[in-house]
Amino acid sequence: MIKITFPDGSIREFEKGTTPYQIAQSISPRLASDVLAASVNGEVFDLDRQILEDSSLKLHKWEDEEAKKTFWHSSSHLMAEALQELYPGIKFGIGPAIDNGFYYDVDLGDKQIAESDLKQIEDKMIALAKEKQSFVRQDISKEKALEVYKAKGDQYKCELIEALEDGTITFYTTGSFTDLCRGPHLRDTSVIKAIKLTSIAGAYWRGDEKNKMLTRIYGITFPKKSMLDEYLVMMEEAKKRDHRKLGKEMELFAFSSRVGQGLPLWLPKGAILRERLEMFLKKVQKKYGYQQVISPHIGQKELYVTSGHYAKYGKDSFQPIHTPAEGEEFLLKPMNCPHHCEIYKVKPRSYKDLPLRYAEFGTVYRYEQSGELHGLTRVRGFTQDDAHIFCRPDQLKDEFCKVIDIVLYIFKTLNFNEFTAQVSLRDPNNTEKYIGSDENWHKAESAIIEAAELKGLKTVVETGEAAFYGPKLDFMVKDAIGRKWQLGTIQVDYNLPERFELEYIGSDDQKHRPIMIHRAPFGSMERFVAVLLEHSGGKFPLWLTPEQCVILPISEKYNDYAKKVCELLNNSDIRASIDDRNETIGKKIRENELKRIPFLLIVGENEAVAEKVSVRRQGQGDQGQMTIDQFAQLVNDEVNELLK
RNA sequence: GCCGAUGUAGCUCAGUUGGCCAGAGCAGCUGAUUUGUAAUCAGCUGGUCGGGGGUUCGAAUCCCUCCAUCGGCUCCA
Repeated sequence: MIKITFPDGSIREFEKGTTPYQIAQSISPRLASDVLAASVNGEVFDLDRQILEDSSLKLHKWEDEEAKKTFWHSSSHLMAEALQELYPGIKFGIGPAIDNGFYYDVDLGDKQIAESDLKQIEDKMIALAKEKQSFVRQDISKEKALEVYKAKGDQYKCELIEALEDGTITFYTTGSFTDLCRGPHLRDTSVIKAIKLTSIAGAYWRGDEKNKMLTRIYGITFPKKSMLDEYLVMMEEAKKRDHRKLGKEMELFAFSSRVGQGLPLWLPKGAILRERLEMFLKKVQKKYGYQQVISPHIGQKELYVTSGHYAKYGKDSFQPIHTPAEGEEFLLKPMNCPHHCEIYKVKPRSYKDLPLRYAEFGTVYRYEQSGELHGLTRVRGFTQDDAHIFCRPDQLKDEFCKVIDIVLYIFKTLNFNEFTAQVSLRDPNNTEKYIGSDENWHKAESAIIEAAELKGLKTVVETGEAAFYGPKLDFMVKDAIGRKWQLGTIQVDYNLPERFELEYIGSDDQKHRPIMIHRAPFGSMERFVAVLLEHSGGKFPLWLTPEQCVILPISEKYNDYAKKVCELLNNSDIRASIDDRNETIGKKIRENELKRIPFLLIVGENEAVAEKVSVRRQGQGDQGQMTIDQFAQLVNDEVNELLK
């Protein structure tokens, strides 16, 4: 007999070799039919795999991440089986579960697969699922496994097996399809009721662009048809919040192929939005002791040779600008730090001067690969809310913590509740990708980790995600359809101070090297606006929105009064305009509501006589009449409250 | 950059077994109306069907190429 401990702490005894499925059945048949996977001592098991020792057990239903992952992983096998039947001779790469569904990478040889073929594959999958095929696990020796795939001529699986240790290799078979796989899997295919293959894409084998490109087919499945429908509706809704769509609709920004891809044009309303964000951050930074500086958009090539950026990115960047004079070469500024280093160097610095905090909304240009450009989130010309802090070693931790405070304050003010703080470290197996001594890297990495801990940040650590000159603390948020983007970033840098030979005179009268912190709480204005748009659905807070208030005269007879109201409000720093089109009041209300204007002021005979306005709040309808002063007060109070 | 897809008026979209002058709604303009809390009515304007080349008696529709966009991959100082 073995003892099984359940999540509630209760313990029951079962025969040795009992399966999670049998245990579920012993609790209730209903549970047994709902359960999809089980964690045994923390390891996810097939439901039919025998438990051989005293264990803790958690049964996973659909709601659990483990169940979904198992479900989707099994679905990828089901898709592979369908593909194998439809495209004989096909070779398989890997087919994992992902956050929302699964994919399988396949090599179709000289055949091709198009989006229009997906329906046929779905149908085949449904037919196979209905056959209630079991997932059968089988241990296999490395030698035997290699033999199987060599016979098939499947070099991908052979490569995977080569990397595995003998004795740990398992195959799973469903129907006619056998796959190298660690598992775990569903009991059988019959629980897969709803299937949608979502897209088809190229993906390099093992994620290396030197390798062959395989065909990746993405899909998602559910145990109920209604769940798939819900999911598809949700995705449609999310697409409505896409910043590219909203930005166009709300006339915030635009692109022109004549200007060039990845080079956004900010329209008047977008410019106001940006300006508001900049003022907001400038105000915060002033409080934290930052000084604004301004540097040019180009710099001599030598500047970037000194910084190390030229060696690292020179070939893959916008190429140098040549002048009529011989031998002059300038680069479009890809980052602001070298310029700020030169600002530091304009005069000798004392330990008493530090920390120095130089901030600049600096526009930079980077040659991103054409296929990577994406709305405002990935562009070739963008403005960083950059700053560089030059400090002494004893000030580092405190300075770093203060930057974290700024980032958290901004996120809080703008209601970004769902973000991940990511500690991005260098890849210890690939140190030649980075510059600087091991000692400095170690110091920088531990400084970040300590500061994050001190601030009680819950972090995830990603190795290999550091910048080439230093580790980072990155603040990641998701867009409307779940893609992750880096917004705020804070980086500790020992390297640039060395390369630029930055110095300060210490209290000991000796020269010392300052440490540099690079930081951009928004990341870039472009990306931040994009994410803000998707999070808010375009309904910006009152202090930020480009148009706070539109005055709607009931008829042209009241245009003059509307003008007077508008002037008074503008004088009170309220962004108001008049909709004096010759349209019915109903239509003007409708259209301005749809434009997400926070306040609509209706003025007609009653208001003109009483010197009042009728206030309508976005989404809340008629709020009654008040005087112009009362309204101005209301708006300004709310703006100040939000910015407190 | 790579794989796949898409590109028709300012916007959203219809129109392809190749064939009358390429359509609609919204927006815009003109006129009527002078409006009280989510769409007033009528008329008009607007497109070298992404650019270029080719096949054909004839191309928005078929082929090639370039550009841009979309979904991924790789990359992201």
